[in-house]
Amino acid sequence: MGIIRKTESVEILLNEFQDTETALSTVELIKRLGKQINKTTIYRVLSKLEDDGVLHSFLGFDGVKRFARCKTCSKSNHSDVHPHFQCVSCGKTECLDIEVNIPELLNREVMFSQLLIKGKCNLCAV
Amino acid sequence: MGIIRKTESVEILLNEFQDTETALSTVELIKRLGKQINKTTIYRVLSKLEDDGVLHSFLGFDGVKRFARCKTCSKSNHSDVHPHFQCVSCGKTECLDIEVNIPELLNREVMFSQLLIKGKCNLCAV
DNA sequence: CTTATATTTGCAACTTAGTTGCATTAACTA
DNA sequence: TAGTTAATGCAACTAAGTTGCAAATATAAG
Ligand SMILES: [Mn+2]
Ligand SMILES: [Mn+2]
Ligand SMILES: [Zn+2]
Ligand SMILES: [Zn+2]
Repeated sequence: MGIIRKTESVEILLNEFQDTETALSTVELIKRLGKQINKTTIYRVLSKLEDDGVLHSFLGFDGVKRFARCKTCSKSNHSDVHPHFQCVSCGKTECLDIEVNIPELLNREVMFSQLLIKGKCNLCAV
Repeated sequence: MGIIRKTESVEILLNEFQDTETALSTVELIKRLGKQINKTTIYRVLSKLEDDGVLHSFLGFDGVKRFARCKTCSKSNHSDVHPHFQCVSCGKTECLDIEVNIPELLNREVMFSQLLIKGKCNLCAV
């Protein structure tokens, strides 16, 4: 079930994802917006934005959910599948605009895959 | 800090990983062994076995930690990096003996990567 | 502009994976 | 066999995420 009304919470949250390919964790958003929006609402709005194809989500190495803007998705067509990169130094997590081809697996039906890369981002690498 | 003494808990847990490439979640192991071994001990022994290079771990799509036997690792050399497959029907999670090459990322230093594939396993596929 | 209705929100209480401190027990060594 | 130290069990805790419900608010009709 997606978003029906353009509330303040929705606008504040959408704003956080403007002009960035960076993924934001729920923990981060609650820390940042917890005084303006209740954490339950934050979880609910994020989940609705994901249903609508506005955001996509994945789990970081710490098991915490992260959200990032979708580029080419809609409510009916969620096709935003790409690797994610998490920096061990600054913690920044980014979407990567690259294709990774998954090899065929005999006897198995592949439905979805996620690649998570750990390392040092462009700012933190030596 | 790895394992120093061969206790009953260690043997029971090691036994669960015999003769299988299947990964077992902490939740599964606690459900299965919770009457013989305290859950705290289960977590602690698993972590030590990982330090020793006997097991390796990763997070499933549900965010729950899973462990599986290492093939070629030791305390000093943890080189067991491979994709994992999680079945949406039966929940079974397996290590995949395939190589996936990660493309170079300019300006970034790649330290580690994990590929998690969701689908239907050989038994559950049509 | 006012009202009716359905959606959204905040709050408190809850669930669950995982961790910690500490006293007790058990494995190994001498 | 006794002493040392690692390992265990227990209870209490942490933290991410969820749920039920009453109060608030966006939206559309009148
Ligand atoms: Mn992304
Ligand atoms: Mn594996
Ligand atoms: Zn960085
Ligand atoms: Zn299966």
